[in-house]
Formats: sequence, C-alpha cells, structure tokens
Amino acid sequence: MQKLPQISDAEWQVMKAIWSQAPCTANQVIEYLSEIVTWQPKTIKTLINRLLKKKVLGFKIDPQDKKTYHYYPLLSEKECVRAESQSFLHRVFDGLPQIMLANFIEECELSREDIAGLKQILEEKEQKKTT
Amino acid sequence: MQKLPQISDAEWQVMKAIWSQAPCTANQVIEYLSEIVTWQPKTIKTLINRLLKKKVLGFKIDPQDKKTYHYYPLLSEKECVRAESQSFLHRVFDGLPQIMLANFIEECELSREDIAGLKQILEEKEQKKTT
DNA sequence: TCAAATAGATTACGGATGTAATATGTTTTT
DNA sequence: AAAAACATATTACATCCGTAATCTATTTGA
Repeated sequence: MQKLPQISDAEWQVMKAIWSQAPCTANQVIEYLSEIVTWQPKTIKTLINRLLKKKVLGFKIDPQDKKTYHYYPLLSEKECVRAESQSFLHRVFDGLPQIMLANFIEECELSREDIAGLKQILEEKEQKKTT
Repeated sequence: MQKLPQISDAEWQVMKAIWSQAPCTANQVIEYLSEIVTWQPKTIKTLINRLLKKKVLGFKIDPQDKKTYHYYPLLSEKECVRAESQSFLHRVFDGLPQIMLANFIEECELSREDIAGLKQILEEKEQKKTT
C-alpha cells in the first residue's frame, strides 16, 4: 500500500476517459469529455499535463504519426478507486465502512434489482467467511 | 438541494469535533482533536475561522465569560455527509450508487454482524418499496 | 496598577486546483 | 518554400488548503 498521487476532481474526469479508451490521444479525450463537461480543449490539455507530471499517465509516440502522443494510465482504475474510497471513508465516516454502507443504502435510490444484487453479494461474502 | 460550502479535509476534522460537542469553545475543539491529529492550536483556530467565514459555524458569547466564544454548527452533520457523499459518488462512480455499494461491500472488512445488519437494512428498504 | 497570559483577528506562504491563454515547434497545405 | 494548422510546453492567475505566526485587545494574576 504505497501513496498514490492526489487526483483532483477535474483530473478524475480525464482519467475516466483514459481508462475507458487507452491508449488514446488528447483529442480523443477531448471528444469523450465533450459529452460530460464544458471545458475548453486547452483546459483538458492542462489536466493531461498535470497527470503526466504526477506520473499518473504516460505516453507513447506512434512512428507513423510522430506528432501526436498516445496516453495511457500508469495507475489502474481499481487502485485509484480504492485510494479515493479510503480517503472518503476516513474523512467522513471515521474509516468505518459499516456506517458508511448503512448510510448510503438508506439514502440512495435503489431498484428492486439493485437490492437483490447487493443482497447476493453480501451472501457471497458471508459464504467466503464460513469456508 | 442547495449548494453547501466546500469543507476541506482538515475542516472536516474540526466539524466532527464540533458536531459531537456543540456548543463548545476553541479549546474544547483543540483538546478533542489532540487525540486525533497533531496540529498546533493556532492551526485549529485558523480552521475554525475559515468555517466561520464559510458560514458553516456560528458562535455565541456567554455573558459570564465574554472572552471565550462558544461555537456551534450552522449545518447539520447529516446534510454535510450527504453532500460529501454525493460528490464522491459522482467523482468516482459516475453517480451510480449500485456500483459503489457493490464495490465497497467486496473490498471492505465486514464482520458477520455487519453483514447481517446490512441485509436487514436492505430488506427494510425493499419492504418500503412494496407497501 | 502593570505585566503576563490568553482569546480572537489578521497576515503569511508555498503548493494544489480550476480554468485557460500564449509560446514554440512540427506538419501539412498551397 | 512560406503560410497555416495543429500538437505539445510553458505561463497565468485567482482561490483554496495546510499549516502556522504575529498582532491586538482584553482579562487576570502579582
């Protein structure tokens, strides 16, 4: 468990675009995000550069097209989600997942199928403890 | 759903102290937090002042002791937790609580009792939908 | 009463963040 | 080959944040 660099709100959007498309160009990120945010392309390039500096992204150059970088994540979505989740859990719920889960289940809209799915997951988790 | 002011990590610690003790003095906050963090008293005073400026805290003066302020929250813990939770949910899980819940249940340590409790809450939620 | 202690108010300062614009260098296009 | 387009790199700038120190006014102890 090492310390991951801090990823800001805006940077998270960029990372989500890259995790779902990598390797991809800046323009692909910009196009992907055009559905989601209203940032100028320059803003997105800035965010990409900050993520490069933080070593959250890397890039390669295609010999065919030496002009355009192809970015890819250096950290997996899973580990970033985990780190961000732990941070949230500690900040708001003193690190107690039971409290947090109970709270979310009560506060969120969940369909009947969602509820069934979660019960399923809980049961599987229980099974694993037994065996 | 109005927009709450932004509460930073460090400010959350202060707010948790005040929610659990209000109304309380700066020194009570400092003492409470001495178990949890290693900040200088001055640092905590700064945080209290920022929270005053953001209108997250208010204070009263005791006629007996006109020197010391007694701080109290202007926002409930519940609404702040809700806002922070929504922010996290959107940043990391695209606002989808099912995904988030499934993820946490799988990743976190939960005792058998925790699991039973969560199943209970899920069942109650299901009941409410039916009726 | 005068000095020391203390509470709150103001100021500090470097780094992160949101949100870009400008500068520079390399391809294309004409 | 010169100009236009485009990609990346650098710079900008206000605000927030972590982490305090200093200033000011009041209270209290000697």
